[in-house]
Amino acid sequence: MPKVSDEHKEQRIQQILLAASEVFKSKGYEQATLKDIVEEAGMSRGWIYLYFKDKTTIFLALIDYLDAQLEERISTLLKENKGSAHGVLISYFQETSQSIDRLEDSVVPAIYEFCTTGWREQQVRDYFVNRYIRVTAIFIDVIGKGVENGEFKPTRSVDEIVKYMISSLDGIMLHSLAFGSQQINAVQQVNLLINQLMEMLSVNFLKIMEKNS
Amino acid sequence: MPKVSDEHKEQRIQQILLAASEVFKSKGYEQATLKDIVEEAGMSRGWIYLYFKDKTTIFLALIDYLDAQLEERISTLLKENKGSAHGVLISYFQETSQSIDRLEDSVVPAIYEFCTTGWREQQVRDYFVNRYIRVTAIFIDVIGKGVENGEFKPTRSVDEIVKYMISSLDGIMLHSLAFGSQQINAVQQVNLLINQLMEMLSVNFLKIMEKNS
DNA sequence: ATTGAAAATGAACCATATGTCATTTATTAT
DNA sequence: ATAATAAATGACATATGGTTCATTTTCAAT
Repeated sequence: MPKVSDEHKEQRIQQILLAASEVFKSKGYEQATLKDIVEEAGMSRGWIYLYFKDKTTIFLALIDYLDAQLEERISTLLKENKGSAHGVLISYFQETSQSIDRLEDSVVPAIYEFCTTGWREQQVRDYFVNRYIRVTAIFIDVIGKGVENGEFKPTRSVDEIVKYMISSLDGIMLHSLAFGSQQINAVQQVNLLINQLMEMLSVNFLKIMEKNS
Repeated sequence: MPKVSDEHKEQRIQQILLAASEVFKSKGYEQATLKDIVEEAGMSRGWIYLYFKDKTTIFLALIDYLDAQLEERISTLLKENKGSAHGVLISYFQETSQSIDRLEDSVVPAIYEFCTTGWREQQVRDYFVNRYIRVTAIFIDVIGKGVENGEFKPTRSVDEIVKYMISSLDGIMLHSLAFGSQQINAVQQVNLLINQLMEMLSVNFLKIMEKNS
């Protein structure tokens, strides 16, 4: 006779992830302790071990959750833009550009921290390689759609373009964090990146205009 | 009657920095403790406090030292390339490209870690803003020389170009670290970045060829 | 050689996080 | 209502790092 339902258990996990998210936002990854998370959740010390083995496990679960949101967001954008890959990319970059100023209040810094502190552990490495493939796949898919419907005629492999795009974007975000978005002129940099990207994709604006009308 | 000379003191500091550098290379920033550094230096626990207040101070001194090396390297490259800014940039990127595979054995990961963990502290923030200005200045200077002698005719402000360049480069390095240089195809990405850069600088190859001959 | 002050030592203390586990609480089936 | 069992608690044991400081060592001036 189990005492609580699976649903209840699921809720508990959500509760932990929510608390963890808050703690990671305000303290970053390394500085955050299980103690903090437990306190934020308003529960007792040993309790959390019933659900999560350690901080790493909690964090990876949180990233999974956020990545699922990204995937969903892109799919929403695809609908909003009536299947225009160009529209999706522009919207996505617009949102990203705006989010840079609020970077400090998000979990993003903790993610960068996690990368830079955790890459020595095999478990983390494996997870991240997997994640990289998953995230690049999302954008490769979007651009692939754009190629199919004639919006883009890439001058190099889509894989290469996507990899370059997210490297640069992460670089800009990292610099925003370390040096301040004003200092590095983040918005300008993102615009520059979009230009470069569109150049490499050889956007067919005629096609896009006729699609919009 | 002071017991040892200033020179001796300077040597001590070098000794600590060397030990610290080794520790930061192998353990990264957060995982490194003053205990580790003291042990690596083969000295006793409390000793280090006579020279450095805390880990942060040691690390900043180490970065200063490395930055001075970069500055020197660029100045050497300028001589080697007989004042050709284009040559300097190509050489520099070549070296960077090669160093990416050895990233894990360098202090670079610790620096990224330091950025991502330390940006909340005002002291660190201030230091990094300063450092950013210093490092960008080095490249602005190089490209500026290239503009003066007709190698480059930039299509946008040199400041913007340099900022974009180092953001992207750091993004590529960060991704190399997190996902592996093979996985992200780092060399290809650096090449792509060089192309973008040369595009923005509108390189006058005729001028460069006649300078070389 | 002696002496005195700075340099270096390392034991000890403090603080803090992790993780375990015996105990208590809550819930559901009977 | 009661029993049985899972969930939750929180004290405690363990470990580890930072920091202090009384003591010892070293070196240069005398």
